[in-house]
Amino acid sequence: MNASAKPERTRLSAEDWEDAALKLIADQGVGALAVEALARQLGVTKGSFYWHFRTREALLQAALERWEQYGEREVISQIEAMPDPRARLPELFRRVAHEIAPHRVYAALLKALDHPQVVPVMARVSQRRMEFLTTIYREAGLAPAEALNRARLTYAAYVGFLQLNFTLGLPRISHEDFDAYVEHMIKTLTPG
Amino acid sequence: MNASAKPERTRLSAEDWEDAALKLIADQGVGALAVEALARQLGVTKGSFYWHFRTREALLQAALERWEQYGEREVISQIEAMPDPRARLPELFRRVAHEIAPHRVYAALLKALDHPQVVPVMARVSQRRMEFLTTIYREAGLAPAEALNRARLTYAAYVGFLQLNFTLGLPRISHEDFDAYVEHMIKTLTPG
DNA sequence: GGCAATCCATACTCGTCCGTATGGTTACCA
DNA sequence: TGGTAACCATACGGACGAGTATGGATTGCC
Repeated sequence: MNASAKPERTRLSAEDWEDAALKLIADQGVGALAVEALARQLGVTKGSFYWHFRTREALLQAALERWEQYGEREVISQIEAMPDPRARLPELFRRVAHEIAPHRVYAALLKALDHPQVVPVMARVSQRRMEFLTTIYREAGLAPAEALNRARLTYAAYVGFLQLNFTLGLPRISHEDFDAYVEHMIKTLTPG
Repeated sequence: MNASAKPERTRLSAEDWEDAALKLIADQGVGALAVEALARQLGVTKGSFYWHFRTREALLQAALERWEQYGEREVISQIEAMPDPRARLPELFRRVAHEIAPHRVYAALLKALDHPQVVPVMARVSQRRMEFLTTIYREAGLAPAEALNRARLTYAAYVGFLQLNFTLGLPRISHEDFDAYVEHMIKTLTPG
């Protein structure tokens, strides 16, 4: 009936466990990452898990590194390919606003910043993204110091939006109101 | 040597437990709220706890309600007392930016939005604050729809700042750079 | 077909934490 | 001053999840 009843009788690899872990993290958070729960979901038992990984901590580490490596990449390169620098910011905003799925893991990890293993990963990812934002703002005509601060502000708004929206579910907003909000955000944060 | 070695031989009340719970939540998050850990910290045992509360869940509920009731209140009323509406926004921004202590519980609860008990509390608190922000923006001259969207943007920036800063510790920023960031934020988000 | 490496199941141990049961101690009050 | 209610300690039961031990099943390969 549900997705957990897959009759996949193929054997599992470490990558399968990592993907399943990321899926579970996106759905229920890092705290819900338990090996027996994962095993049930994959249709096997703990015996399988402890062949592929030495410990639960090792799985989390591998899953985080996998996410850091294969996440994003596409958006940044596509935006950088746009010829007009001043058109990049609106495009980036609209794209991020409407493709929420890839951000679910990031939002989940945001709620696990007390966990020692996720902090360095999130620090690196956030740092890279903010540097990317800073570059775009500079190319849009802002002075270095201003570009940096605007990037901080923009990224903070992004992070806060993730928390308030599809974690808290607030503000309860309609689809067209949301589009208006995005346009307001573009108008307010884009220089010129 | 440390604060947990208080020789307070006075007996405890339910409010003492709630305060200690809030302190622990601010320090280590909702997940770290365990009754035996709290009891150790208060210099008693579980026997004391289960006299005051029926369950761990009840303590969390009481602590959350206590926080919702006694938190904030001061800032909002003080800002509302200012005569010039256009001066309220910068003052609010600077005040929030420099009084980080009261926001530690809010930041901790932000990371526990998967917990059923904290969601309604955070929804109410966030909703009230955003309505307050919307009012201020209206009084500062923005049209209703614009004021609402600007409030959303501002509050998202606030929430994101909490996460990125004293949870993730990013961006690693100096004191004067931080002041410049706050001023940039005021200039960007304040109408006129 | 047989052998070895890979993959998985079953059945445990162990530690942690919630909640209960019960008896002891301290404060208040007539 | 004696008694009752408020407060706390100790000891236990039970659930849950991580990790281990060990044997069974499956795959690739000669």
